[in-house]
Amino acid sequence: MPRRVAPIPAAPSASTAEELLPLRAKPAPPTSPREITRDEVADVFENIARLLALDGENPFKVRAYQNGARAVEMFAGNLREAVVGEDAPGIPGLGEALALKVKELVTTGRLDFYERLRERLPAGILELFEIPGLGDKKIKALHDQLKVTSVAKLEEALRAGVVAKLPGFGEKTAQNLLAAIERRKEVADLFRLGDVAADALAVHEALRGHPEVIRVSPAGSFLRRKEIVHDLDFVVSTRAPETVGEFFATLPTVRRVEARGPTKVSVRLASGVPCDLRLVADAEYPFALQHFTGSKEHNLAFRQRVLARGWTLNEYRLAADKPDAAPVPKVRDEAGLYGALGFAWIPPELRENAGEWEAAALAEGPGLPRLVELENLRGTFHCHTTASDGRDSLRAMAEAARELGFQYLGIADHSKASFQANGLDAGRLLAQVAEIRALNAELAPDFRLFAGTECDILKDGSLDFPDEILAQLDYVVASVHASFTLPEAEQTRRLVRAMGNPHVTMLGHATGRLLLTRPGYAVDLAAIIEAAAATGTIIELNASPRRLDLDWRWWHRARDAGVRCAINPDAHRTAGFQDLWFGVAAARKGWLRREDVVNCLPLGEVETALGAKRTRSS
DNA sequence: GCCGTTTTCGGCCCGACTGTTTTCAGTCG
Repeated sequence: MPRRVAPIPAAPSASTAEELLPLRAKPAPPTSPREITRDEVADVFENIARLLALDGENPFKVRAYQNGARAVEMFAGNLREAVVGEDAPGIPGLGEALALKVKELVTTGRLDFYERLRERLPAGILELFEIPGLGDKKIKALHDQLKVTSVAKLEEALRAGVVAKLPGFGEKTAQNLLAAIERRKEVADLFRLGDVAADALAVHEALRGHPEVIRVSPAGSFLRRKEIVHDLDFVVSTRAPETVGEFFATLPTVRRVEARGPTKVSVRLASGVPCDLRLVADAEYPFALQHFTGSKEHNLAFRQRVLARGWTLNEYRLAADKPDAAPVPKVRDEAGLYGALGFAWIPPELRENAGEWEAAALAEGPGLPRLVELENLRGTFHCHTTASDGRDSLRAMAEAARELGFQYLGIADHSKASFQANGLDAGRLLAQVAEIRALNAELAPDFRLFAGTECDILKDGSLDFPDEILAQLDYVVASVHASFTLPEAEQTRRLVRAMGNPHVTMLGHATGRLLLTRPGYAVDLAAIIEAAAATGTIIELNASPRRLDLDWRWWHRARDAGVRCAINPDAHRTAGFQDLWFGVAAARKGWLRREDVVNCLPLGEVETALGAKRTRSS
């Protein structure tokens, strides 16, 4: 049933990053000299593992370094405090040898053992691990037999046809590798929203603090919250463009300056992300911000409407273009610019020329939706604990969720078919349910844990637990974790069958995609949405910035079909809750409102939504 | 390299999938 869409106020509400980011910890201010980060230490261990494997080292030693990388990555405390000093507590999961290496990295910024290992092997060989389908054995074979030492050399060898002739390789393998190299080239200049958000915040924060900056905002695809961006854009208004440009070009996060002029400075950040700054006078600011926020398609449609009035618009001004044109109103901000043309201010997330113009027309339009905001979330589902592959205990997850102001948290650890994730069998699951019930007695009445599972959808669409077990849970997330390569019709039948089970409350990450890494499995999403609507199954919007699945492009349609959304962080540790920011961004981009998102419901109402499917089938 | 109601050696995550193979190796989750 179509629902009435409440128009949003003309003035910008929560549109800027910092207003939407109360959950996300502010990045630490750059210190000098910069302390090595957890992720960098983890990368060193990961690379050591790879180099040792290529060197033919004991595979269990290799794994020890891989485990060490994971342990460091997941470690919640301060690295330096954990390893430096007389009675340093150490890092859980790290033994003596690796703890010493962390200490060396933290105190000197380098690791002698690692440097020497790297000298022994060709510099480009590590990048070969980034090619899916290549592991240490194949890379070693390529290196030893074909002198392949880099991705470029591999491509040469593939095109020369010599790889397919190696023992253990073949025509099909060679084709797959070539395809993987091509795909890698395509995504070389692309970044996930999650990869640039911290940079964007830091740069925004720095610019805002500068005394010569009058107004500043991120722009471009980052402000529109595209799941993939090419670069970061900022627009600043100032009376001193040279001073601000110089300040920007010399920020600690800047690796190098690519171009430098009076109105534009282009840099490459240390993270590899290109970042542009536009400098304008304050009167030009709304035009520049609107122009550089895009999208191109949105702006093209805008220009056509401007031209129809006999006006002209560029990134500096709105002006009369014809002698008989109506006078141009004074524009002070974006709301004024949209208002001048008879439109409500359009949230950046919706600026994709996908119906926002029709909705925003003040005179006759249906009104823009009042988009869901982070503050509307009352809880979330699909979180993991140490019982499966999570890094924090049930209690720690519950307490962190309560800290964030949530009223409830759904626990959905993996089921047994996900063995690699230490999935729970029925016995362990029921023990966890008992643990949750006991903890709830302690947390009531203002907080509640819901006992669930992320139950594997098996190849034939049946579930990894029998109905008698599922019936004892508060809710069930059903997800695909294997058999990605089924033909589309079969994959679709599989998901539809799973959604037909009355215990399946919601469908997890609907396509299984990993952004910039792996396309989703072939599935007919229109049919999935139809089945979700017919069965009353909630569809998850997996908020992990690696997934953002179901994609925002489908949500408008799903909403109109009456499907409800659950914005889930798929959190594997307490810090994972922060990913909800990305989920809300994607939901907004998909035109979702508070009433479309099931985890905006307060405790006392959300239970009904979780139980709705069972109720109607009984 | 890590770990131990198996404590100083000997094991260490299992199964599906793919492609190369005629019975299995490598990769991935």
